[in-house]
Amino acid sequence: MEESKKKRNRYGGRAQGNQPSLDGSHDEPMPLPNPMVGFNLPGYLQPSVTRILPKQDTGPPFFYYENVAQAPKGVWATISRFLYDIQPEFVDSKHLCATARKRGYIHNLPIENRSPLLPVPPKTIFEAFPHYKKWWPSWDLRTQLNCLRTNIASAKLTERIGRALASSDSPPARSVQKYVMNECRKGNLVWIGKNKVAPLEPEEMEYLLGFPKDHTRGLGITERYKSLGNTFQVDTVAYHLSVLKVMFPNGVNVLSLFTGIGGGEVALHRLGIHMKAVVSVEIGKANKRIFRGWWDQTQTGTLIEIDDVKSLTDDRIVSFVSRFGGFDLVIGGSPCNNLAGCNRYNRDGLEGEQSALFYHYFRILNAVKSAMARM
DNA sequence: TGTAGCATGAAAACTCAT
DNA sequence: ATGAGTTTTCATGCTACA
Repeated sequence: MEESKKKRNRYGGRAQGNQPSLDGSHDEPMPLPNPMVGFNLPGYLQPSVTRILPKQDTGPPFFYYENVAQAPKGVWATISRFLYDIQPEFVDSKHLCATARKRGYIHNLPIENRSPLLPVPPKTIFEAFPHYKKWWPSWDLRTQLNCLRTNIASAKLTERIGRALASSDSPPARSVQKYVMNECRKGNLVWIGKNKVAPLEPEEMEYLLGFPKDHTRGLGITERYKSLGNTFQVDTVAYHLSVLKVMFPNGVNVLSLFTGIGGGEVALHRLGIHMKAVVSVEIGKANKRIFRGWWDQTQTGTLIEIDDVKSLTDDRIVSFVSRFGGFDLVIGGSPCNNLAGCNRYNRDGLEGEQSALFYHYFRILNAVKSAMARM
């Protein structure tokens, strides 16, 4: 990590620098792009970015890091500083599917010749779920859903909405419309009957996020929502990972940190990239059960499961590197709990209890790099 | 001991006007 | 540039209950 003191072109020289921070901190401004389309997207005639990474950062291994885009001020500047000053790629999944998911990705993958997963997913609510047209009021102008989260709206709230509409004219007064639309947007509610709204089903979330049907089936419904709220949007991640296919025709060895329900692995699988071995670190019992179930049904490679990033010591990393001949991809999104805007209580930034595990991602990635450098 | 229901704002970006 | 209003957000902690 000392080597990073060499002055580099921070953020690839494309930082659209805005106002300097006035609070005396050294935080670099890290404005989110608008539209949030990353370096390039399929079907978008955007100014396609070219970037040249310093040789020591190009790998092997390739790495891929993910977290929420709308983190507290300074967080992304810090993450970027630790991950070799590489500019984050901010992408909102609404440009690839019917639901928003604003995320930042830092990786050292090539960004040319990417290809999207096929079939291309529907981009609007009605294309994804045509049957919702029946009860959708004309004054609800949403065409896409907001971010799928770990909690859903309560039955009490949907009842309140129903009562407000039932005791209103048709169409309802502007004030009622405003109240209803506000709650519908907050809770990602859809119209399932006359004056009746409801949250999405877990199965619908699986579909929007690019997972196979019933991927999370077998858990309690609360656990399903939690796991789905925390995962990757598969089409978005697969678009970035697609460049690996021609580079590794015989398959890849993957170190998967914070695996969750296996969004990264599902993306690789749907791309047709064989996984020779996956070392998966995931602490949640429910997530592990889902991922192991999917792996056993779809994969032939070796799966090694580890409970906690803290127990993945540098010694064990050395031994895995020697056993598998190195890792081709280190992938993971570290916990967002203390970064996410929804958190009322402990949104205390990158040093928060869970989000500080980012530093283990950094430690483990560096241990892999140095072990592979000695191969 | 585990699961589900429920209540609990604020930070930061965005829009749009001046 | 500045500012007011609007929109969005990978959630946590408590309680009831099996």
